[in-house]
Amino acid sequence: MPAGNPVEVWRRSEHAAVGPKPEHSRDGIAAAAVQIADQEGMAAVSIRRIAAVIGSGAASLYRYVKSRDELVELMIDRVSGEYSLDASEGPPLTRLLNLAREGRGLMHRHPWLAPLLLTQPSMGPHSLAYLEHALSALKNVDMPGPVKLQTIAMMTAITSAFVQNEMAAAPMEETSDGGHAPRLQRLVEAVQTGRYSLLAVAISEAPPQFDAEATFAGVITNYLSGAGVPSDAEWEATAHDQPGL
Amino acid sequence: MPAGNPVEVWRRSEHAAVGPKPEHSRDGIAAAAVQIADQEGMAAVSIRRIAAVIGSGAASLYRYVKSRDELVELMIDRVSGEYSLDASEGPPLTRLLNLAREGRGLMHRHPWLAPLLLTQPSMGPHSLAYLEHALSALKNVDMPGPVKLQTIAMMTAITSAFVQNEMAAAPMEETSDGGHAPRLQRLVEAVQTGRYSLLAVAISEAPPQFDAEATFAGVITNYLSGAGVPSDAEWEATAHDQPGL
DNA sequence: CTTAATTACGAACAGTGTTCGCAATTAAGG
DNA sequence: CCTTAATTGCGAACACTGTTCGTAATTAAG
Repeated sequence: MPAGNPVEVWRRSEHAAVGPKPEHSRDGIAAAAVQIADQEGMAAVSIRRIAAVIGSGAASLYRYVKSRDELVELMIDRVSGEYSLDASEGPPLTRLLNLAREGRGLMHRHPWLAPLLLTQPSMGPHSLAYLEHALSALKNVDMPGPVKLQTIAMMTAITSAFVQNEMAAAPMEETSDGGHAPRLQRLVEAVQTGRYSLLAVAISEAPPQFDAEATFAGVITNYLSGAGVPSDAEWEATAHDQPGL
Repeated sequence: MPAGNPVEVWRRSEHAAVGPKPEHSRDGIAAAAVQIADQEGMAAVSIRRIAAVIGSGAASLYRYVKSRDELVELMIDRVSGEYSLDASEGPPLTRLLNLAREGRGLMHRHPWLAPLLLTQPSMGPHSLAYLEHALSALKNVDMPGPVKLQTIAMMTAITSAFVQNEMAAAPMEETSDGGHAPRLQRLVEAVQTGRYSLLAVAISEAPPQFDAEATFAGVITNYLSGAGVPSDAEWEATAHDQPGL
């Protein structure tokens, strides 16, 4: 790892004034990488693999990107472009909740995203546009700017955590390991030792019908309320500038 | 990646009846790995590096562990042993909050932990003991067992997300990349483009005094309440079996 | 004392990210 | 138009990585 912080990709211009025109583009490379990650998981995303997909030599990629981490940054920003950021009106909480819902969908569509969003910062144009949009939802809310940013960051973090929890409990037939049958087997064996008596009764009970979507909405709404975002009712009751203009 | 699910480490006994006694132990290996990760980050934890620390050949480690992933499982369970799970009494919410606080401390002490806890399941003895302890805090709470498990999992997930948010904003002098100065520089450059006007004002405001500990407690308390865990006041008001016996 | 299992490990294999040097290509300057 | 300087594409190589194999040494049981 020779290169510095991966966010520096965005500071270098995509290609110089003189010299031959590049045969590929950052976005094209990111697209190929995303495609591989979607189909075979993040572990399959190697430099040589991407090069093979776009039809070039491996070393050529380093003309577009200075390290693999920068490439990941590109991937994150590319799928962040899938948010539909229509300039909608409405109460802040509802707008943020909708944004979180979209985020959840995104992470389900690209299972590799959730873990990365928690580790990497990501400062690409699409990510910044997302931030800007989330801030616009909080426009007339009485909060210091940095607190707004912190709240938004925490919302996407909780979303990511929730999705990862979902995926850990899901069938996950083809995600590298052979299902989660071994996990269950390990559990019953552990329970049979006698320790973990409470665990024993907890897993013996039948799981109630579980509406993930509703639970998610509850978790997010709950967090936002606690963080100081007014409920829709509170919002409507307040005079907040020109609502219809 | 040849091996199956990493949780299978716990199903194999540590060593066989016949043959020479092993010169090392799983926990010793895990300890070495944790030491390396604490000092130089998770990326520095390689098989050969661990082998060098415990003074053995690289191939020897595969007598104790079938893959690197299993080794990570060992690492997680080892630091999970740092929880102090004293059989305390008290209202469920307070007990869970204290547990989450300890988790936060743990993740600060071992910066590599937070990301892993979100990805890996971890079913080692210490992890299970933690689960059992958390369940004991919810003993007299009216919730289906699986919902309790889900709530606990979500609590540690939120904790992990919170800590990772903390660390992303921290100085992080020595964590591989050279500080987060590039991130700031990238931000101001992006803001200067004119897009992101709301972002511009948000970061221009001075950050208010920020008590991370208090904020964390608020987030966790808020989540737990929303998930159905009674507040301390509600708990005291309820008749819940023998409180002093 | 033999037998069978188990350990430790050097060597090798396939794969990774990354660097180097060189030929080919292009835009600008005279 | 031709030179010059920059830039692109990329094969080859380097330093790693996780993992497997075969072999020699060690041990408990029969």
